[in-house]
Amino acid sequence: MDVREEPAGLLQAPPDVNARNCPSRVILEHVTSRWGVLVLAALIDGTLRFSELRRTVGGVSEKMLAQTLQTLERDGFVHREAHPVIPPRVEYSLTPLGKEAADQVWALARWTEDRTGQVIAARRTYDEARA
Amino acid sequence: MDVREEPAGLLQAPPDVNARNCPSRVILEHVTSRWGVLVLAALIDGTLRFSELRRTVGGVSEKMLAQTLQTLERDGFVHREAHPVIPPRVEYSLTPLGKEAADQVWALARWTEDRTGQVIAARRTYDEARA
DNA sequence: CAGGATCCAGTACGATACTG
DNA sequence: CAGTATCGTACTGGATCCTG
Repeated sequence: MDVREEPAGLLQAPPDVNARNCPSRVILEHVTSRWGVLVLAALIDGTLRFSELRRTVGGVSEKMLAQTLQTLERDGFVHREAHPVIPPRVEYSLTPLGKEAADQVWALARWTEDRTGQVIAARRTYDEARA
Repeated sequence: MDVREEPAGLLQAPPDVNARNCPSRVILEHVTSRWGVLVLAALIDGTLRFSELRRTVGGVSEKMLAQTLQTLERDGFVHREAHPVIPPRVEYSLTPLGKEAADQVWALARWTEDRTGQVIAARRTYDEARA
């Protein structure tokens, strides 16, 4: 028996191929994806334009940024506002739902940073043990 | 100016290629990886054997489970205990560090499940808007 | 400026077969 | 049982070029 209330679908995957069609897993993968995490974190402070995001989230290509933003917008995490001016001006911000996700993801990111030293040390121990 | 204290390294990536060598990002990717999340969540309840994990985390292949466990063990999140008996018996559990990570990841997973309906609805709205 | 389209390399992943 | 080894594929993600 499981004391914890099972999410019924997240851990116990459907019988089909790769469980990719389990809705909650897919959403979780969007939120925890490589760039999804960083984009959400970057938008916590407020609205940012495409190029600002690109500078804030270092290392992201245009393609992946656009793709990540579309996914997050479609899932209802990010609000996109395009101003019909020339040159184009598009602003991205978090929806209330996105803010909730971003807060959690950001907490995890901060936690990870704080423990980086511990993890590095653990790795050295691990590596030395089998050298 | 940024009100929030910057993690200095997580968002602002190093100038080199793809920022993959930023230590905290790599760790974050391990923890938030597709199977990493689910393995951590599965171990919250306590110790599990390899085959038990394979059944608990539905859809994971032997290869990916072994690989994920090794990564998490090396990072110091998972403790591996091999009993020298025949047939082999290997038990996996969370370290204190891993428990902290698992709790956060699990909270995020639960949150995602709770909001799945909202996200599906957002997607419909989004899709209909451009149909 | 904000992105779409295209091409291509690397890798993540799964299926299968095999071992101590 | 608990993996490792090998293989083949599908997808990720970056570089580059192009457009309104």
